Amino acid sequence: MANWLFKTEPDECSIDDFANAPDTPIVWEGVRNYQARNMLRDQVQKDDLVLIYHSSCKLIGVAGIARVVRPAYADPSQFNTASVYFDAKSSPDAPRWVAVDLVFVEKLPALIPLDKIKSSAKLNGLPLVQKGSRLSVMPVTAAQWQHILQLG
DNA sequence: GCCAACGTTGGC
DNA sequence: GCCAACGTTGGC
Repeated sequence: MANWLFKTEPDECSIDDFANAPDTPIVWEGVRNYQARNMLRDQVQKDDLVLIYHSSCKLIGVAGIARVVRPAYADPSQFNTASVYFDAKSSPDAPRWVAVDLVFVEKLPALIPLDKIKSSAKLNGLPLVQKGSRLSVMPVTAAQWQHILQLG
């Protein structure tokens, strides 16, 4: 079992969307980066735990935890012409992108801000804080996981 | 809204 | 397969 950090813009999908529907799986769709996709497709497994990270917003940081309930399958949004994630170059025969399903685990009592994560020497190796890294799906080691949550 | 950094595309 | 141009990400 592995741990992950997924980025999301809270305007699109926030930890509150999870918290408001604790029994409903949320389709994690719209990953359109090959490196992130490869991890989603090849490594993310059922029951893995995921830090939900809010980006491009006022309060940037880790907001809560979710759990994988369904591993990678063809992302339906790539075939949906009405979706912003529609990809004309993908076909049902050879889907290019994958989605996973997540369910709510918890909302952190207080969001763990990015600057705290940045200033923790023990988290230097986290792709999130590495210069130029734009991965929206990244692995988190057990030690990093603990350190992040300890900041809260 | 700026912009640095990275990713993708497409002509050659 | 190089690389310039363009697009995207995401913190600030």
